[in-house]
Amino acid sequence: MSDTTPDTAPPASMEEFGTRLTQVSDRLPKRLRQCADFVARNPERIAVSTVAELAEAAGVQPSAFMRFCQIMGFSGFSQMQRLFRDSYAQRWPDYRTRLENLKSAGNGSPSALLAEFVEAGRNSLEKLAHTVEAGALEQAVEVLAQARMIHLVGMKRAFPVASYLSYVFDNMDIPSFLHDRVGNLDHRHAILPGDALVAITFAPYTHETVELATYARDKGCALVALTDALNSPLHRLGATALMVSEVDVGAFRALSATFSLTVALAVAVGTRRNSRAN
Amino acid sequence: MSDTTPDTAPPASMEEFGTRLTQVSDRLPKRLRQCADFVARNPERIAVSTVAELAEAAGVQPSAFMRFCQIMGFSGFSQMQRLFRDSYAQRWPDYRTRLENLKSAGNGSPSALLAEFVEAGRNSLEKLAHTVEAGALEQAVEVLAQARMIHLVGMKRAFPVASYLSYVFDNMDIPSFLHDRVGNLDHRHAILPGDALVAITFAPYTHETVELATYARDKGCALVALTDALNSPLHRLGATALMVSEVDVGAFRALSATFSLTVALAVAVGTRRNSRAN
DNA sequence: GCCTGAATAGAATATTTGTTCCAGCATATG
DNA sequence: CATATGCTGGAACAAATATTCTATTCAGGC
Repeated sequence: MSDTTPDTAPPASMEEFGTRLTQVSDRLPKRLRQCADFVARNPERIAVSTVAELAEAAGVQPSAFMRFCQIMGFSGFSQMQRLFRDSYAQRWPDYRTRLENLKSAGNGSPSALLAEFVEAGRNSLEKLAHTVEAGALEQAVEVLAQARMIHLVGMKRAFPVASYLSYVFDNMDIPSFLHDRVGNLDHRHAILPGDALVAITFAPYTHETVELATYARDKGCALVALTDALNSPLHRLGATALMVSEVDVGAFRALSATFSLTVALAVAVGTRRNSRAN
Repeated sequence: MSDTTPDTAPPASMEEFGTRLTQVSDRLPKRLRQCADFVARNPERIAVSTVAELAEAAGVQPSAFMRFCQIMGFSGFSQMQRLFRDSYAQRWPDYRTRLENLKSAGNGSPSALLAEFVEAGRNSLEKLAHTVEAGALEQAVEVLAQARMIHLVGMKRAFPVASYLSYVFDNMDIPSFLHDRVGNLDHRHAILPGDALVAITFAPYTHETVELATYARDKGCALVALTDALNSPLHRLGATALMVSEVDVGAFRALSATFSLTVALAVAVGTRRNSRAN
């Protein structure tokens, strides 16, 4: 075993990290123990702080913190930080290589394609847990629970989402109105004060959806948006926005995460409305 | 106003950031717009990545990303990152334990429900990879690739799936016919020999869907089924069946896995048809 | 109370990372 | 078509940050 070989391999996951932490933290000198305690208490800060900041917060010198990292099995602080950063948003989609993979590996084999979309779905779901803020979700539920009637609008790729919401609301005896533009009919005059509108649109944003949302806003209706990015036009309208961005495979996106969010929203609204009714 | 004074004060919160982003993102040159779009879609990465990483992921040069930061009102990337790091630290506390805690607590909060459905979605996707047979998928793709026209039928919970397929096929210039029963009109006579029908139904199976599938079978059409169990009535009709069962949360099921399968199927069909056409 | 080993603090160094600058290129304008 | 304006890419520079080194302190054994 050469000089540079570490005693143990570095933890590869948060679980391993936790295991190792409990293992070593008993036989640790004073300062190193301070580090261990601090990290155990504030794991969230590792990803976004510098050694100097963490050392000060833990009440030790930067060099002590470095030693702690090495005792944990890492080569240094940077390696340890990488673990924490990666675990924050596990395996980001690398669009460029993903696209290449799709072209080379996905030479037309449907199973390979399915595997891609399954993985994209899992990544999207993981991301969903990070991007949806509890506060916004809570507010959306409250708004929809109080609405006299819930209007739904979504075109193109968003239409399945709108129609699904319509289905679930219907099953829960919640009054809803799906603006599906059948026959190119415009039912905007059904939107009355006291109602709420759920507008669903993803980039490139459908003009009709945004337009209807604007109308509803002007009518004094509450607005809930299901959209995919911070710069969605629905944000400008002051909507309570829930963000869900799907990981794409090539030029295509599934709706896996969107539907998880959608059903959660619907069920939460239904539960709250029913508990109010009694 | 001196040279170093920025045009506007830097955004002090995520809300302000979003507002400013929508304000500027309309009149932005190509590369800067790439930055804006990327940031809008992946805000969670800002806190834990370097400019170089973000720039590469967005497909621009680091210097372009810097210019974007300045246009957003920050002095540079570091200042912008600080905003995201701070908001990250606030959100983290419930991150690691969010899934387990909220689920076990079952306190009925919307976030808890979302966590449940996220978990259910992940499990469904995992199952999907095992339950869908490569042979059946391959056959389904082949059948649909050869069809003159693809008919789609799905009611109630399955309707979003059918309408989504319709959307994707349309985008790929594949002739398709969504049997949506608008106006209670029955378009079964549009189903002609040489066509194929994709029938989507889950337990309890919708009678109309099965009925239409039977009609199409009798007409000599190929049948592809998206269903949830071996004993689905569509199996009896000799359909090429793709099975996807969603994990349920209480009495409710999302459609996460179903949509991954659906888009994979659609893209595979589209790819094959187009390669034939050339 | 001195000696020996580990532990520590602080400074010095190396590396990474952010930031700026400028020349070339594209695009709009008269 | 010529000019001016602004955008872009890449490299050079500056700042920050991680990492290492060494003198000093501390704790325990003889």
